[in-house]
Amino acid sequence: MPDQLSQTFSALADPTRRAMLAQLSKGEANVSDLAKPFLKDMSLPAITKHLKVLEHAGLITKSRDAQWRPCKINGEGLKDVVDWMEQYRVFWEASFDRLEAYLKTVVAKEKKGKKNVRKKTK
Amino acid sequence: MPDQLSQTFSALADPTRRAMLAQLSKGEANVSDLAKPFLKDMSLPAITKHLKVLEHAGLITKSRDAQWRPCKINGEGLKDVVDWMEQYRVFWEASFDRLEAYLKTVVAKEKKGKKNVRKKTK
DNA sequence: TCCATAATTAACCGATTAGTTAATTAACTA
DNA sequence: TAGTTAATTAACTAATCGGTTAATTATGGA
Repeated sequence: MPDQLSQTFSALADPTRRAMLAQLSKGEANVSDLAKPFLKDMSLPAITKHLKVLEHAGLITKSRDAQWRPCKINGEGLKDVVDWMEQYRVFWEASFDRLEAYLKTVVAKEKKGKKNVRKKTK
Repeated sequence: MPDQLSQTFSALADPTRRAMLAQLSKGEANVSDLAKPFLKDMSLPAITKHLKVLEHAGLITKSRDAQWRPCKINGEGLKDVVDWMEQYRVFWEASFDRLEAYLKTVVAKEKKGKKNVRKKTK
């Protein structure tokens, strides 16, 4: 996988790595802090590897503080994704519209009581 | 990879599949239409597999028309991604800000140089 | 200096992925 | 009915991925 964007998407295609990002979204954390929620499920070297994937994808940066490695989230990698998404805005916004239309029918239903009258959702 | 979002990100982590989505963003297309740009690089069964990945990820839908299989883009899959991205908005917007700050320095330099005065574009 | 802690590296393994070729299914057409 | 086109399925392979255990590096403290 040569290109940067593929690496980024690939890094995000794993729930463990997304959970790590979620934790980092609340602030910097060392490797062992990040590891803590997962150590029942996997070893520390597995964590190291996941973090390396995130780092190479440009989604986090790692620095040094004595024997600790504080990690922080890196907006650049995420920006690459939203930039790519932008060209499909018309499609995912159409989905929002369908959701909106659906919610409208739900509200209509509630107003009518149990009559169950609804507009067609297109 | 059990969860839907992982499948979606994974499907997007391939340049061939992203190119197929790009083509589909310009309108419906059959499998052989979609295959055309790639047949120098890979076989038709490989295309079939890529499309199956996109379909299972909820990024496209396939229908039937005689022996053809018209495919179209499906906004739902993309919406899952933008929904997930939303929680990191503060981070990728910070990246936009850094870009903006950088552009400001470029503009400032130009002003100093050739008196190329311009308003910022946003 | 010796030990504990934080993290990484090395070597390995099974499952999945991305591709192949060959065969097959399904629909139209002469 | 026989042939052609569109697409999929089957069976296989090489490379990558996500994990393991054991060993190693690097830093701080008693």
